[in-house]
Amino acid sequence: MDNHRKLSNVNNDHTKERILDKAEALFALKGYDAVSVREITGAANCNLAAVNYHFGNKKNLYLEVFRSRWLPRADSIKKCFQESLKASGSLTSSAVVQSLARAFLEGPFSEEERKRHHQLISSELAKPTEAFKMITDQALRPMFDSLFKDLQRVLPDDIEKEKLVLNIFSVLAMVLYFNFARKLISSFTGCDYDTDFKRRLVDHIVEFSINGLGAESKETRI
Amino acid sequence: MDNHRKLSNVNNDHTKERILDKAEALFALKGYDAVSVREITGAANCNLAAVNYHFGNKKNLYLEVFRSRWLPRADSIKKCFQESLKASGSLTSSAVVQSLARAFLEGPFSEEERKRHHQLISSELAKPTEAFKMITDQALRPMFDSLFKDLQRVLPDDIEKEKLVLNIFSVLAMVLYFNFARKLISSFTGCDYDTDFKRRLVDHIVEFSINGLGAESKETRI
DNA sequence: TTGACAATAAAACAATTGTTTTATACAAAC
DNA sequence: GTTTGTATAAAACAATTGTTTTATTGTCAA
Repeated sequence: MDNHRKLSNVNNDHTKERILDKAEALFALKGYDAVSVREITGAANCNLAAVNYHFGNKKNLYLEVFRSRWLPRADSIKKCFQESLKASGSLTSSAVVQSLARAFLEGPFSEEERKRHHQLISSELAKPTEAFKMITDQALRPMFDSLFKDLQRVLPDDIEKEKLVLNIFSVLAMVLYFNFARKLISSFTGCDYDTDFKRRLVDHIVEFSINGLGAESKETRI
Repeated sequence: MDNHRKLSNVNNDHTKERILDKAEALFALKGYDAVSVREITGAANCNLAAVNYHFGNKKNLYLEVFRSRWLPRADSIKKCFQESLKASGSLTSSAVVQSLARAFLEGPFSEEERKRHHQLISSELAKPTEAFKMITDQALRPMFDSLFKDLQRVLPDDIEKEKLVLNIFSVLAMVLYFNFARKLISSFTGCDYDTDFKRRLVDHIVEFSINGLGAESKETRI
């Protein structure tokens, strides 16, 4: 079944790469079920049968998008986070959060690519498919462990494990949500996701993660 | 076209309600495109043509699910929030956050219904359709305004509007994310979303929203 | 009773779906 | 030069899609 492998290396990989590219863009934009194989091959300017030839079937193409595109990018983001943290000099909770938010919001990719990336992961978080396990094992878990290790050094030693886990998810919630619900947030703030706004978002995430609302609250009797 | 209205009131509304119910469950579970009309009418135990007869077409059925099911529930949640806040006696930021988190995580519905509710809104936030505007105008905006008003009284007077907006979205990010990414969070915490865990989640959200990581951080040189 | 109408049912519709088959071009290996 | 195998192409496939059409009920008003 899967014996059509590239043993020769002639004009290889052209259409296969083009398919992966267009497939990723379309899956991210409209979701798995809303995209047809014909739509993909049409966009990739190749024959309909190419998808089944190179990837076996549609579902496998979807998985391959994650395997060969999403995962490497997730790895880049993780590296970007770690280097940014190291570059910041001091290991503090705000440095951790800032590096994280920057890596996700201003990371090493084009705006279009970042959008794709978050659309794809959002779909999987909301309605997990076969790709979910792969993503969790090879990207989310390592990223999480890295965060866990860093924050454990920063936060008090006696902090419960569950509390630390929930803290991490709270930070991640903001980072991912500010990517995930772009339309909503644009609609309510009136801001586009340009460089300037994203920088303000990073600043906000850092401040909120460190101080919450606490620093600025007052009490009022009803 | 839309002239088949119920003028008589015989054995009315049975199948129409059944369709709405199953449609909502299936759309929430699998997403719009992954659900076929036959699947819905099969689950609702009625004829295939019933969907087009009662709702015109599939897309309209989807919109009707939001109109007649989702919106009223969103309204209930909002009321639940407001009453809970009033009942708490004092208007503080932690009371606001706690009432909000409770309304969303432990609100006035069954666990199954709450799950549906969040699945549907998550899909719309990630990939907005025609329903998005309706949801925003009739549910999200009023909820947001209510939060805005409350938090404005609680937080310092000189707080910038954008900052207040982002604060609200940060709290919402947590509340929605802890509903949205259940599978991920279950996978990383090892906890099911039972009563006990949800209470701990509410407590955590309140604490994090008020104090962030700040109350528990220390500094470390790298 | 008759006519009108809402509701359900069964069947057919055209279009689109993912996939398979068959054929063709072209390069490298023997 | 023949063979082998990869890549692309065109056509056909069976299945499923949303929707429409046609028939058949049962109920109310005339």
